[in-house]
Order: sequence, then C-alpha cells, then structure tokens
Amino acid sequence: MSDWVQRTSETLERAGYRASGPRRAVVEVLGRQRCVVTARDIADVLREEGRDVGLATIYRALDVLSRLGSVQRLDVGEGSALYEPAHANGEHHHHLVCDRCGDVSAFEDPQLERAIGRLAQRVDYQVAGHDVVLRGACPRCVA
Amino acid sequence: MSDWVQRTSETLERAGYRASGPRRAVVEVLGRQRCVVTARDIADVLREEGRDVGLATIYRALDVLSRLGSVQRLDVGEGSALYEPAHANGEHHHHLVCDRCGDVSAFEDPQLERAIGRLAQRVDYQVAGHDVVLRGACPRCVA
DNA sequence: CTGAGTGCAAACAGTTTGCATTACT
DNA sequence: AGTAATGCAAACTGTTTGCACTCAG
Repeated sequence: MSDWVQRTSETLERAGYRASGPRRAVVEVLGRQRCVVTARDIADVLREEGRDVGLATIYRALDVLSRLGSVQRLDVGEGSALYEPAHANGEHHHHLVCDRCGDVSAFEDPQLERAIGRLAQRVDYQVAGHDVVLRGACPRCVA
Repeated sequence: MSDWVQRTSETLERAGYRASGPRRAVVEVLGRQRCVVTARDIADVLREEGRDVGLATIYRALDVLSRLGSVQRLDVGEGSALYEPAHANGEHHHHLVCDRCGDVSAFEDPQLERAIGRLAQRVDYQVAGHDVVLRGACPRCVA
C-alpha cells in the first residue's frame, strides 16, 4: 500500500470518518494514479476490478478528500473536474494541457514555486494554495 | 469606445464575421469589465440596459471571441466559466480566488511571468498560454 | 443498535444545439 | 437575395441531492 493511501486512511479515521469499503476502494485507486483522473475514470477502474462503486459515492469521497487536503482538484474546463492525490510534504507539480487532444501532463519547477512563494507574501489575500496551467500543443499533436 | 472594443470589432470583421447588434453588445459589455465575468453576468448587464440578448447568443459570441484570442476563458470550478477581455500587447494578469466567498481579484507579477517564460522553453509542449490561480482567503473573509 | 455511508434515480446548473425567424451585407 | 446570426426551447453533461437500505463501530 502506498504511503499516500496509508496517510490518507489515517487522516480519514482521525477526522472521524468510517472505514467503508467503497471509500477505501476510491482511495486505493487514487493512490495508484501518478497524475490526474476524473470521477468517471475512477468508476471505470473500479468496475474493471469488479468492485463497482456508484458515481455519487465517488463524488462524495472526492469531496471529503479534497476538503481534508488529501486530494487536489483541478479544473481545466474540458468537461469534468480532474483530481489527483495531494502529497503532504508540500511537494507538488503543475500541469501542461494540450489544447488539441486534451492530454494532461505534469511538471515541477522549483523556480516557479519560489516566484509564487514571494508573490504570496505581497498580495492581500491569505494564500493557501495555487495552480499553474500551461496550455499549448503536446509533442504528439505538434508532429 | 475602449481600445479593446475597437480592436476586437476589427478582428471580427477581418475574420469575416458580421457586425450584428447582439454580438456587438456583448463585446461592449466585455470592454467595460476590468476583470472576469460569467455569461450570465453579461446577460444581466444587457438586460438592465434594455438590450436583452439570449444566453445562447452570448455563449456563441464568447466562443468566437476566445477562438480569435480576444477573450480569455478561466475555469476556477465554481459553477460557471469566467471570461475577460484579452489584451493584445501580451499584457495580462492572473487571479486570486477566495475559497470562502468566491471573490476573484487580479494581480500582475513580472517575476512570475519570467519564471514561466523560462519554464516554457524547457518543457516538451509548445506552450501558447498559461493561467495562474492563487487560492486562499480574501481580506474581507480573513476579518 | 445507531447513524455514517451507499446506490439509485431524480433533480440541477451550466452549456450546447436544432430550427424557424431576423437582419447584415 | 442570400446567408450569418439570433432566440427559444429542448437536449446534454457533469455533478449534487433525497431517500430507503446497508453495514461499520
């Protein structure tokens, strides 16, 4: 079981949530993802594994998990919301979205993080998080 | 008439679109916005001015305008998509979104732009644009 | 045993689309 | 006159909600 699944289960328990089968299943699928997935993606994976979970349950689980800070939600405006496991150590990445095929991939950039960190101090909001999305053409679509 | 409205009208004409009243009205409302608005916001403003325009028409106009690069669309996942005039000179800003009240405000940061510029060269996508969203609590909600 | 959690289906909200009508060019 | 553009209403899509049932604690 991945670190994230472990920690997330503990977070849920500590917050007083019950360890139900369906929610656990959602957490496990999320734990195996390296990048973003939609609610439907999760449902599909679970169906293939023979442990069907209703979409409503998946949305409810994602809601709880993002509220607890264990998953990060991303909206790129192509229909459905994207979700990914959020890692506790502050380590996180951002996304490249292909305008043509909708493909999403990840990148990290410490320099960018630093610029955002400095910026966060300058503004009048109490900044809790941030998303950066670069849009353009993915290598496959360029070719 | 603002610069942006002027330039946008020309862009539309050059691209072969007709100068219809309803679309012109949408462009004018957009031209008066300093930051983001929803399709419904535009409809409301127009209704107040007594020049009702159907929502479908507004969506169609926004679609054309963003395809032409004259408006920038932003998805922050609070229901509806946000739109704002895109300025030709490359000058643009990013957004602070309040988690509690949904308020959206703008900021500019050349240092951040530079970091993104450098980054764009390093990745394997052909980067055409970017969005940065900082999330947190707005001054009013903090108090 | 009690209520959090679930699944289903119905309800919703934003957006898109088909089609008859209007109005630029 | 010809055709892009509009308005309306119906269709769609992703997400949320109400409710009876189930199961973890």
